[in-house]
Amino acid sequence: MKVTIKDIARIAGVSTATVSKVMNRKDEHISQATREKILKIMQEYNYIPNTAARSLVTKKTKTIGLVIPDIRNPFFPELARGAEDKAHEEGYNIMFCNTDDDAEKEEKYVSMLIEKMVDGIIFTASSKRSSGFNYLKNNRVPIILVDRDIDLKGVKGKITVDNCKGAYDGVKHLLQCGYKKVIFLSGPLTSHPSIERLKGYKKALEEFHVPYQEEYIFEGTYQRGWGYEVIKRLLEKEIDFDALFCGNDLIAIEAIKALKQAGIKVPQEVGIVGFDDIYIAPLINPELTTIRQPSYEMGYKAVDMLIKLLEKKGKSQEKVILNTELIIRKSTMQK
Amino acid sequence: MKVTIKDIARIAGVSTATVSKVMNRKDEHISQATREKILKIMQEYNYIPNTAARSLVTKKTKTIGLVIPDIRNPFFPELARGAEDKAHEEGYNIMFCNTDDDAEKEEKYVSMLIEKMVDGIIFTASSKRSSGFNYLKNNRVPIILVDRDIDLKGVKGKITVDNCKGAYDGVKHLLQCGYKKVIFLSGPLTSHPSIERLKGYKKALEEFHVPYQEEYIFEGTYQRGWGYEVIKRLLEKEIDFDALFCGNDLIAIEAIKALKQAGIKVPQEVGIVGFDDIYIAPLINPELTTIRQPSYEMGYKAVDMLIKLLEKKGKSQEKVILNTELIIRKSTMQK
DNA sequence: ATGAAAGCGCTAACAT
DNA sequence: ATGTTAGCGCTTTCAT
Repeated sequence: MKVTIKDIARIAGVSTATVSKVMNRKDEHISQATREKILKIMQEYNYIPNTAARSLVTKKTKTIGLVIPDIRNPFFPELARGAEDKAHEEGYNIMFCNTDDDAEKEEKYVSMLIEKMVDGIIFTASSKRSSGFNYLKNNRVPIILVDRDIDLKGVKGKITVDNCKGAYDGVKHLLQCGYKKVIFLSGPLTSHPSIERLKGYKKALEEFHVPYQEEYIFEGTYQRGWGYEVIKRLLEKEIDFDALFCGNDLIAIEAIKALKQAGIKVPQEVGIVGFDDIYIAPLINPELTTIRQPSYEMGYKAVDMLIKLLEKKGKSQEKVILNTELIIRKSTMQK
Repeated sequence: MKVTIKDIARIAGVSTATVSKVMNRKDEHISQATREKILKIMQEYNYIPNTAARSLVTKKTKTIGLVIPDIRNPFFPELARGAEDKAHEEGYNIMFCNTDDDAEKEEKYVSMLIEKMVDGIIFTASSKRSSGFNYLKNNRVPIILVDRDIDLKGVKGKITVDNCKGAYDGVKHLLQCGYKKVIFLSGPLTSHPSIERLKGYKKALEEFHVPYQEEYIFEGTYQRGWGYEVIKRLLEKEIDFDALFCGNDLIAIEAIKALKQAGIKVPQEVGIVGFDDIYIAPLINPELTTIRQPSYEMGYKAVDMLIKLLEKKGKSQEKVILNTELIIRKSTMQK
């Protein structure tokens, strides 16, 4: 039989209110003797409070929703772990959902989470959304956006990275090395980070008086295989380039593979800069020069921000922009 | 204001019981007219049922706990995604926790999940546990073990892989290629899969009449960096070997890096077989020969098994052993 | 075909 | 310092 607060109260010879007070540490006015007695009995009977009952009255569940495109994209496990670590520190749990950047799934999952009464949501939203969400109409579940800086109802904070600066740093590095013809293997240009990176790319070009050429921009996906395929196509079409600035490290790694197969030397003939600095970046050959994103930190800070909001009842629309960092390794060289 | 079942009932001019029935599709005895009216009003007012209230009475939450060592280990995002996909198919959500294979954290997180009244738990348990869990005393939360085959109270099913056979296949392949001195760079030998793999390693050796040497077994961790370090040490000590069978692909990839730095050629001088077949395995140079584990499928099947158990109220202690597959690529060669 | 009412396990005024 | 009590929003028997 499941033991409830009533059982504990009965056994201890006190009221349920008293038990409730000691278990929630609202027990300044409870005598040490009763407190100890109750605690002891709770232990002894292995009492586990029923969260559903509690949530029903408090309207809090101590759980946070994490809505991301795909946990298999190596950027997100780091973020998820950061989020989970902070959540557990504060006594929260994390529920996670994969949307594949599909607006319909986003809609469905966010509403599922609201039904489950999560206290808040950490959301990496695709930018493709038609407009507002229906499910936000009657709801006040705070949302913290991570990675994507878009406008959405219910958003109470944003954690992003300066994608423009990151890209600028990467392309500038390429140009400083002496590479001249830099192709941008971008992620989907519907997503905010990619758009910002394109800006950074252009800015660096401008600064070095290199004319911007539309034909050097390739809009891709973060699907596996794209980086490899696009290089194959570039090579077939005999497009002339000597450097690649990539939308993420996976694209960069695939590009390196395709280039190697074609007998083209990295970094001697083509310099490559990735984005993210995933754990594998220093392990491949050549070690990948890339723009590091603080992905763990983004998850951690997002949860931190959310919980502060929840517990301080703050209403401020905070916006935090974290720094990227150029990590120079071996896929680029001074020419 | 939040709209509740009472509001809907009042507006529709029916009782809450009727509303409850139609929303739970227990409405065989409800007239089409009322059903439609209620549905329409629910829509119109954007009614979201309160799961806490529902769970309080039904004792079900439609959420599943996922307890894994570390989502950053590339084996787990696949598994997690498989689990999540199946869960969503069936209308469940997933709560996830990272234990770092620490028995204390496992204990804490599992009990948190039970408090939150998850309907069941998918658990990759470390083998280091003292014995039973306290929190299982008064609880009937079914647990499905994945990846690790150990004995634990409350376990209602297991999904594993034939690690012995997997290792056997890998080592046999190495031996067939003509490699003679195969070092096993194992994961922690406290964990069940590693123990099984050691068995498979020995079996293959025996079959090829290669004497087993304790000095060829290196027990490591799945922490980043270990594979690299251990090779450095091997090389310093001038230990003689011509093949590596690795506890996972990450170790293999790091080993390749260390070997390359020492000017040792893979696969010409040293043949390497990994384990898992993570997405990066075919992208590195040389492409990694490895033992594929159906990680996505393991997560998917675990949730499938759990939900079947939950909904059919079955009590069977099922055990499913999935197949591994030897994927031959370029880190091994016929000598 | 529909409704009345009890109760799930807990919290939070408010009393005492 | 402790207890009484009224819900929280829903489901579920049992009536009607």
